[in-house]
Amino acid sequence: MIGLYLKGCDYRMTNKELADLIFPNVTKTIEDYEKMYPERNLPEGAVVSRFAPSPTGFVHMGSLRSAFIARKVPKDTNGVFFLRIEDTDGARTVENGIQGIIDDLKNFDITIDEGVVSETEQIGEYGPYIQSERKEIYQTFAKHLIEQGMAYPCFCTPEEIEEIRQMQELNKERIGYYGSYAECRFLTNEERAERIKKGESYIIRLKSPGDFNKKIVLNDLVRGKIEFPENDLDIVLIKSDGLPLYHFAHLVDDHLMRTTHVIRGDEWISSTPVHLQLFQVFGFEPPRYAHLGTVMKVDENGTRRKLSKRKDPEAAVSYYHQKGIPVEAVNLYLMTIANTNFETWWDQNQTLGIDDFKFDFKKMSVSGSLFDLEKLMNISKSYISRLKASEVYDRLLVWSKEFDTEFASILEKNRDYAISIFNIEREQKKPRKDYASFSTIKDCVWYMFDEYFTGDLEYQFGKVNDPEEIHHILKTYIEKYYDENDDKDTWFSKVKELSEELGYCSDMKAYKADPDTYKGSVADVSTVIRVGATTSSMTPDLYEILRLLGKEKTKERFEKLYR
RNA sequence: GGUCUGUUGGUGAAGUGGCUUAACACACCACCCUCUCAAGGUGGCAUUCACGGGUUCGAACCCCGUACAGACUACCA
Repeated sequence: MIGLYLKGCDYRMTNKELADLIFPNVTKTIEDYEKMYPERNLPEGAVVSRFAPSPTGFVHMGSLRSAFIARKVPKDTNGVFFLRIEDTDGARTVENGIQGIIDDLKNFDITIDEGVVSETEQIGEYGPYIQSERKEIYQTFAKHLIEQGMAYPCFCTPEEIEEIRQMQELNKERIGYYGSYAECRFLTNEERAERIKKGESYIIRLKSPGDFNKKIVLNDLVRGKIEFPENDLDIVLIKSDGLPLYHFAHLVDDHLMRTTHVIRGDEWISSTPVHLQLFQVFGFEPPRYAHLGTVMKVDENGTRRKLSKRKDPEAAVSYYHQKGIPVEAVNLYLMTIANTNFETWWDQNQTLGIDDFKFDFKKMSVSGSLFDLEKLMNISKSYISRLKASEVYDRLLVWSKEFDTEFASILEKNRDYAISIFNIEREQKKPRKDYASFSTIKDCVWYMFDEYFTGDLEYQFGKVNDPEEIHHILKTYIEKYYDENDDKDTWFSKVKELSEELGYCSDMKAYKADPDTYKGSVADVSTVIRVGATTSSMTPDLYEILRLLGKEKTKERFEKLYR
C-alpha cells in the first residue's frame, strides 16, 4: 500500500492543492471581495467610468480626449468617474509619474470623484486604485481560477515561446499559445507541483474555453456590432513577478470597482474578445465598451500616423498649459471632436457651456481623425475674445506667474493700464480676435510697456521713408494737432487736417481713384504716427493706443525718432 | 501570415435609399469695408463621396470583390 502511494498511482493532486501551493498566502476568496465592494447604489442610467493610464508622467492628447469623455458621461448621468493607475509594468513607470498625470488632469479641469488624488492619497470606497497595491486581489482571483481548473502554471521560457512562434510562422499557422501548442496545459498537477517545488520560474495562464471557429459579438457603443472569432489563446493572467497582465487586471478591477462603461482607445478593440471571455469565465456581467478612434497626425512624408508622445510636442497635454491656451478652449475643442454635432449646437447656444450639452456615443466619429491644431487655436482665439478685459488680465497674470515672471511683475505694477490695453476693441458684439493664447499676448502689446519698448526701429515706414518728412509729420502732429482730450471723431478729423496741410489726401476713395496727384494718403500719415509711437506697423485702434500712451510719452517717443 | 477596423474637398466632418446640383466649421483665394493689423461682409474652393462590379425606377448611403491605411497578434499598457 505504502509503495503504491509513493509511486503516486493512487493519488491525484487536486486543483485546490495546486492552487494552495502556488498561492499559499492568499486566504481570502473572491466572495470576500464581492462583499467588500458591493454594487454601487446609483440612480438609474448612471454611468461609472474611469481613466486608467500608466504612470508615464504625462497625459497625451489622445488620452486626454478619452479622459474627457470618460469624465463627461458620468457627469451627464450623475455617475462616478475615477482615476486608476495601471502600474503593473515596472518598465513603464516613471518617477513622479502619478503626479504628472494628476497635474495634467487638474490643469484641464478634469476632476475625479474617486481614485488617486496625489502620489500618496486616494479617495473612494472601491480602492486601492493603484494596481501594484492590489496584488493580493488579483492573486485571489487567479487562485480561484486554478481551483476551478480554468487556469494553470506555465513553465515555458521566452525562448520556447519564440520557437513555437517561428514554427507557426513556418507552417503558416495562427500565431500564439493555444490548443496543442499550449504545452503546459497538458501537464499533470503532480508535474506542475514538482517543477514549482524545484524553483522553476512560471506564469499563470488562462485555460481558454474558447473555440476559434465560433463567433462572439461585441456591441460597441460607438461602432455597433462587431463579430470576432472566440479567443482560444491561453493568455497570461499573472506574470512571474506575481503582478497581473492588463487583461486580467481589467477584469478584476472593473468588475470590483463596478465600472459600467469602459471608454478607451481603439487599439484595445482586438483584445476585447479576451476580456469578454474573462468576464464569462467568472460569470460576471461585462461592462459596456466604447472604443474611440485614434487621434492621428500627418507625418513629414504625408502619411497619417498615431500622434506620438515622443515625436510630437503638441501631443503632450502640458504643451497647452505652457502655451497658455485656456482650458475651456481645449475642452471646447475636445467636445467638438468628440461629438460632431457639438459645434453647431454651441454656435446656436453661445450662452450655454459644455455641461449643458449631452454627450452621445452615436454622434462620435468612428474613424481616427487628424488632430487639428489650427482649429484649436481658432477656438482659443474666439474664446479669449469673449472674455472681459479684467478676466484676460487675471488669467494672463496667473499664466505669467508660472511662465514669464518678468511680465507678471510688470502686469502687477500696471494693473489698470494693462486692463485698458486688453480692453481695446473688446467687450463689443464683434470683439477683436488677436490673442490666440496667453503666451502670445506679450507679442501683441509689448510696445505699450516701457520695459519692453526699445525705440529700435526695424520697420521702414512703408510709403513714407524720408527721415526729414517723417520728422516733419510727427513734429507737426504732436505740436499742432494732437490733443489728448479729443474724442475719437475729432481725433481722426485732425489727422485728416494734418494730412491735407502736408499734401496728403484725406479721403481714401479719392486717393484710390487718383493716387498720383498726392504725396500719399491719410493712411500713410497714420502709419507714420503709428510706427512713430510704437515702432510697430500693426497695432489695434490708433486712437486708443495714443490715448493710453498719453501725450507726454508719445512726444518722448517721437522725439527719439527726430534725432 | 491571421483577426478586426476604417476610407466623403487642404483639415474636422454632416449625411444611413429619393428633401444632396453633398450641410456646417477651420484653412486657403478673391473682392468689399477700412488709418495699419485683427475682426466683419460677399463670393470661390468635392460635377462627386478610394476603386470595380451588383441590387434598385433611383445609391455617398444596401451587397460582393479589390486597393490603401490603421490597430492588435508580448511575462507592455
